[in-house]
Amino acid sequence: MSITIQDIALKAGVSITTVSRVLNGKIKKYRINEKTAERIIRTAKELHYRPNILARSLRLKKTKTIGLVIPDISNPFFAYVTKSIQTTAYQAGYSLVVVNTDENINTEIEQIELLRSKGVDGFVIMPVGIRYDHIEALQNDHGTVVLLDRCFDELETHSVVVDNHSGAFQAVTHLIEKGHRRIAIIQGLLNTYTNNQRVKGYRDALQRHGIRIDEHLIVGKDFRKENGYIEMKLLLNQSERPTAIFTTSDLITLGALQAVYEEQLRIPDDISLVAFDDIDFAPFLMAPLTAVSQPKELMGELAVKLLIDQLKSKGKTDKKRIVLNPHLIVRKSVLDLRPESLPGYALNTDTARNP
Amino acid sequence: MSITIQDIALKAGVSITTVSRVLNGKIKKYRINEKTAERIIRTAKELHYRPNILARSLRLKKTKTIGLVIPDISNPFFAYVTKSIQTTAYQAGYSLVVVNTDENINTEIEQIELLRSKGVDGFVIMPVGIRYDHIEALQNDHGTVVLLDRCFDELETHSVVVDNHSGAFQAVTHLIEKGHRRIAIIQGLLNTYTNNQRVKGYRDALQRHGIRIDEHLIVGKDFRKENGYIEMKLLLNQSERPTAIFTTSDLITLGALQAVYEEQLRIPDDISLVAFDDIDFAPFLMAPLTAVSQPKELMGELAVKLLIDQLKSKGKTDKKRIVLNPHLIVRKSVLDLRPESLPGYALNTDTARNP
DNA sequence: CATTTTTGCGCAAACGATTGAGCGATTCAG
DNA sequence: CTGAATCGCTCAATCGTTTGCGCAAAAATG
Repeated sequence: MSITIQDIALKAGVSITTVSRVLNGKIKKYRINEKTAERIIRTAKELHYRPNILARSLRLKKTKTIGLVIPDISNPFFAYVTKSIQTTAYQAGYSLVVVNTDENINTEIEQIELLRSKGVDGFVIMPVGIRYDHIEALQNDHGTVVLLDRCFDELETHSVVVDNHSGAFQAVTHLIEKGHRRIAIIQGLLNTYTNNQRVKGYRDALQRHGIRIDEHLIVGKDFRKENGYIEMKLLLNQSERPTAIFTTSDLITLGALQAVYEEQLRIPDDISLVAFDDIDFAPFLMAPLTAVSQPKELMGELAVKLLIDQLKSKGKTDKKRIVLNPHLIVRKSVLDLRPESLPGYALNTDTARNP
Repeated sequence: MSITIQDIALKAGVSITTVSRVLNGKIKKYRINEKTAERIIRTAKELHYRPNILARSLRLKKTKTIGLVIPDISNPFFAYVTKSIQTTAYQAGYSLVVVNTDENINTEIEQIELLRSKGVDGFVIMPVGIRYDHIEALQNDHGTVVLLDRCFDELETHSVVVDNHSGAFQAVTHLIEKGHRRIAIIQGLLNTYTNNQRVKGYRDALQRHGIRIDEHLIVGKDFRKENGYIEMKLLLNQSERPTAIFTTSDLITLGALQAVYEEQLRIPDDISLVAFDDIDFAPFLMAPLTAVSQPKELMGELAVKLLIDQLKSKGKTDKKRIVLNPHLIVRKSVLDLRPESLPGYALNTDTARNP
């Protein structure tokens, strides 16, 4: 049986009240005799006392625990964010209950319900994004929430996001500046904040440069690897193949790469690629990957800090949306199609070069 | 204020005892009138009752929670394992409190202490590995533990590991078969189970082929990226550079790759590489990576199942060690140095080829 | 010496759930 | 119609903490 405050009280010859007070450092506040305090602390150590956090949490109505809702821990982007969340939370004295939703809205709803039952003090949620009523309900019931990576325009919550529009805009603009005109986008989960913004960034970049938007070049339906693979396969087998592809997440990129190499094509010679999400191995890929990098660690850290601020101020603070800037890292996965970059081919402009 | 069993009792005009029983499905066992039961269930729904798991756990002395101790969630290998653990646990009705130790033994000790305070029912631990007294103590205090990925020969625990020796042996044997003789290993954290086994696999493979072991070719000290980078830098600048490197974890590989390309060298032409841990992007690297693949998902799943079995049988089962087999995936990061593979260079054997 | 102040500590309620024991009311047997 | 069995439910203790209130003894004050 584990040691309780009671055991200490007995052994030290005081009441459990006094023990509790001493162990909580309320010695001055409750004017406990120094010697008594010392004796209690000693006995606690002797017995290897370990407070029962369940009991404490029940009494105090707080658990010093944050519920973290993630779509997919195995995705490197989320893994990094998670690590930074874990670290920041731990430093602030909070621990983490982690749940995985697999981008499934029903799982998300269930899991949030579970976390509420567990009495977590607050939530950091990277929502699936296609519905938000459960999150709204959570907030209305005094749940303290910070949305991360994805948020809802219709819903006022604390949130930390990246300027996806800007990231996509930068990526596509880069392609255009390198002379690409037929640019496809493999998008992620439809009707989500992140995806909408990225697609909009794509559209706006094209429009800005007066390029007609071809709806057949906007493909894809979720953030999984398989989506990247299938859509890339189809794109590569189109009669008029695009010269460049913009993939909107790291797993999509992974699937897309598989398709490209299966088709015996080379990046960037046969097809150019820009990805959203910079991955560790990006510089070492066959074609070092030009990618939009997000401040992963910062995102996690900010989310936790925002949550804890809120927890301390009892949720009375105004809902803030923090928008961070992604930036494009140019490597070598984009072919330069401009005439001036092709010595001896001064008039060759729009078509993909055959190596 | 959140709804309690009390509120339901009041509204339904019964005692909290009855409510509890109905809500726990003990209707028959305690002979509760069908209509009463129905009324209670209805009221519970109306009020959106959500059980307070803290209170329940306090009373029942179990939390339906597993503590997961990981060295580094952002490491893809651990991320995959974590995901599979999370999924398996959730299916079995358990949730996960996740802590990260950053490969720091003191953090590990602290965090395990915290998890004990939180009353988790069991532990899945991927220990740092340089000490095990705290884990032994945990077990002796009736803590239910499964060690994962790394274990201790001196300590009898349930554990799920990979045959690291075999993996390393396969990797190094492959190098030898391709004609390599000067093979270096960049090892991970010293005096840990995983590392010892991998280094031993390396040594045994060399010995088996009658190759003298050069202690200067056994370098490195931990599993981080920086270690891979630094050691690779040094190896590449040795007067008599090795022809092949065996990196013993994915982050080491990442750092090593950085060093190689910084030195303007190419894999496999200038240096060959075999890695422990297969990563998603391995096939798409400049030199598609020959690597030892571990059954990540299986490891996580087995660990949880083993833990839950134990939980059910109240820890009376014999301590099992499950050893899984890794396998080598041959890609293109190893140069074939054998004479017959070098048409026109029949006598060129041991030295690195200059491209 | 009588009163007030200070010191040092304990009582008991609360947090929300579970559960063995018990207790009236109804039903049944004889 | 009486005693036993069954039904349907409640009482109250318990899990381990925290904390407002209060109380006795010691010390300080006049």
